[in-house]
Amino acid sequence: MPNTVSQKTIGRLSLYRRLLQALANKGVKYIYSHQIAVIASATAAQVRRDWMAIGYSGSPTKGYEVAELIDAIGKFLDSPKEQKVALVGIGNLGRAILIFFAGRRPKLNIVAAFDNDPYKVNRVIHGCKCYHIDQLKTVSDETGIDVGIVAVPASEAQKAAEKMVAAGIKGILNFAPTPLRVGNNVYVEDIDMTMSLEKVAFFARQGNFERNFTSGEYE
Amino acid sequence: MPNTVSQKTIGRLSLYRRLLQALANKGVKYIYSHQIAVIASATAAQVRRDWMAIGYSGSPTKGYEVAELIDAIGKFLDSPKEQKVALVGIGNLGRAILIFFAGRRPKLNIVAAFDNDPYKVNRVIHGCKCYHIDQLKTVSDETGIDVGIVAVPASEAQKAAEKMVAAGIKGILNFAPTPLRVGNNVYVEDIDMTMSLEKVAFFARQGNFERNFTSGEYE
DNA sequence: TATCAATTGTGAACTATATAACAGTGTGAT
DNA sequence: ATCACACTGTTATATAGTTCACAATTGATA
Repeated sequence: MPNTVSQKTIGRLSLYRRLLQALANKGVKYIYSHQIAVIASATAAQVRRDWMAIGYSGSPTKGYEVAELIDAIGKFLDSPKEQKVALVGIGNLGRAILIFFAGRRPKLNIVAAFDNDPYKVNRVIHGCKCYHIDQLKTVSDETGIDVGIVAVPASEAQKAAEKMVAAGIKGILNFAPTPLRVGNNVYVEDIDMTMSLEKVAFFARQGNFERNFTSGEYE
Repeated sequence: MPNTVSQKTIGRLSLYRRLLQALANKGVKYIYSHQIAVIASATAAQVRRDWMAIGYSGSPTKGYEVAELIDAIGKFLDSPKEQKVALVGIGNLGRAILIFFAGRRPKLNIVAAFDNDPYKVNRVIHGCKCYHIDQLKTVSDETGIDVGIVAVPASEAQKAAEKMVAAGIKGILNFAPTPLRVGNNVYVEDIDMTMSLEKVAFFARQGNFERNFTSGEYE
């Protein structure tokens, strides 16, 4: 495994950055690990470990400098150049995703959407041009798309993923309720809402779960 | 921790069931652990371990009986009575969620939607009655809601969660891009699309990740 | 300047989860 | 009837991730 920073840490870094950005906007300059832990629902130790992973140090008396920290996370997480995203599937969910992500990250934008429904092709939805799925490779070659989002029904998902791989896409965010089988040079992250809801329903019946806001360290 | 079955296993059981149901519909009667492993992107050993967790046994020669297995998962995962779900936030994402879940699980349905926008209240959207958020406790007491879905902007999410907890909801599926702080008798599952997309974008740049379709056991 | 209090950075311990290894089992072929 | 095979069930081992615990650090205070 070439990269030494854990997958979970990568996810949390994204979260921390968002929370820190909100704090910075409120004028907060410094923050301690236990403070960010509270708002991120983590523990202070975990926060410090995550900073360690990206090699950022704070001061024992002042804590961490918020602006610098945001910057350090950006240097670690973000691509130096813009990364372009393609959405496949312009149904209800696809459109909601399109709107949700619009303008959320400056260097990570959905630049094109694809569907197999001819009625959706060649329109512009929420500022995003729509193409037929068969144009994926062409458009991708032209614009340099790195990441794909699958928002098609389960029955279409594998086909969509294969077209993405053929178009040279190296990372897929999969909303379809089925696993994708792709080569292991392509990273897939699944968002399986059905699974998540069933999990919630299950644990809602179980009672108690030791989720720690009261980080052991700070009572 | 009262329950002995791992959180990850619970999630996979939900997935297995869906995949098995699809197989059953195609007329498949028996299946081996390595077969389900392939379609679930897992390993055969993991599948057997997951079955073990719910105490279901197969035959060394015939494998697992699909219909029985679906049944066994249901007995373990599902509530004996219907579990009702409330959706809070009827924006783009909320509506997409409503449509997505409609009829997906027989005993797990979104029975009411809530928003603070007076224009959305008292309408019926996709077969689901809409109420003002302040009616959450009343409606919940009347109908017996167990699970909540948060689909509001980050700025509103904590408030929405607190109202859910006050209404006696014990499990929350959170789509808002911010952690929720609730007591530890309430289970929260986060679906953080921004985090997931950033993770994909990050790993898309990294190359190779040892994802195993080639389960070690079956070359 | 010396002491104090709060926090950091990090090795070590722990917990959760996944993989491997293999004895046990049931069926079909001989 | 016995054997060989392909699988299961489960224990043992390995890996990933989290928390603990404490020495080191630094600014504030007397």
